[in-house]
Amino acid sequence: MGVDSREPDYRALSQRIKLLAHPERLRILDVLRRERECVCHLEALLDKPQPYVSQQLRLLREHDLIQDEKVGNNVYYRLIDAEVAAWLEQILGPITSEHVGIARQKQLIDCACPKCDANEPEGGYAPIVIELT
Amino acid sequence: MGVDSREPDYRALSQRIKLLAHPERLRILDVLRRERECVCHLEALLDKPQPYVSQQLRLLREHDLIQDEKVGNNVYYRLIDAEVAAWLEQILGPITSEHVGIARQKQLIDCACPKCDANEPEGGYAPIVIELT
DNA sequence: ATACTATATGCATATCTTTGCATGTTTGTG
DNA sequence: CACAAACATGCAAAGATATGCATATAGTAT
Repeated sequence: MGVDSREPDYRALSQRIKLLAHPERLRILDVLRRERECVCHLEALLDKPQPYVSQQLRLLREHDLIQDEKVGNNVYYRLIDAEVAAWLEQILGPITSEHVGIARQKQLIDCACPKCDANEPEGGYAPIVIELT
Repeated sequence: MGVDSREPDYRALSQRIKLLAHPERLRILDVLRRERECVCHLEALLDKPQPYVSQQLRLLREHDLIQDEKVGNNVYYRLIDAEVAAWLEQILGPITSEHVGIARQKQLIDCACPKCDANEPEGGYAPIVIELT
């Protein structure tokens, strides 16, 4: 049943690759493969206007690379695509343990989001775990 | 010396990723990571006009992903970028041993290039060997 | 030389992507 | 309810990329 296609679907693959072929999106994905982040943090990280960031997130979300999660007034995103996670691991290297969250990296001192408040769960959020293909 | 940049160069990487983010170029690279092929074969494989194929090859060549090699009237291309070879391995999977060259795949019966003639060296051309990063 | 074959190049047009910005929606708060 | 904060959406202008096609070049053979 189905086509005996041992040929890769170059069209579909190249469509997905295009999502990484953009400096800001690649950067966003590099962050979101490590831990979930809210839009306000990504906005600070990229140093771009908020609608700009939301648009890139929309694109990634509409292609099911990332998933949103509303927490009160904030929205957290995380990577959910295992294949893309594996691509990122090859392209950007493995996730280092010395990684420091955006809030500490960029000194978001006056950020009121739960992650910057004491609202963050003890020991931080559960790490993102994706089975690599 | 130099910047202590543990940050990946997202701009440069995304530029390189763009080269794969195109169905015909991805297909070309998938062939050229296996064995060297002449333009006439790639033209037959993609079923696109020759200038179209040459233009994609030029782009890949100008970014040093592939290298040309003139043999008489024909030009052979092969993949020479190890990092991209590793990406392709992750994205398209490992190179299978059941691979059949384009000439046999597409029945290029009237192709006069050396590879289709008996001019091909005994046992075929040496396989392309690239050290994966 | 002449003509032929394989491939490359240049350029115009069409098409998709990116980016900026105004406005909309949702949730929380007084 | 009114208002503020965080984020999403829609749309248009600018920019980049893709494609088609005419023509150029470089080897080969006659």
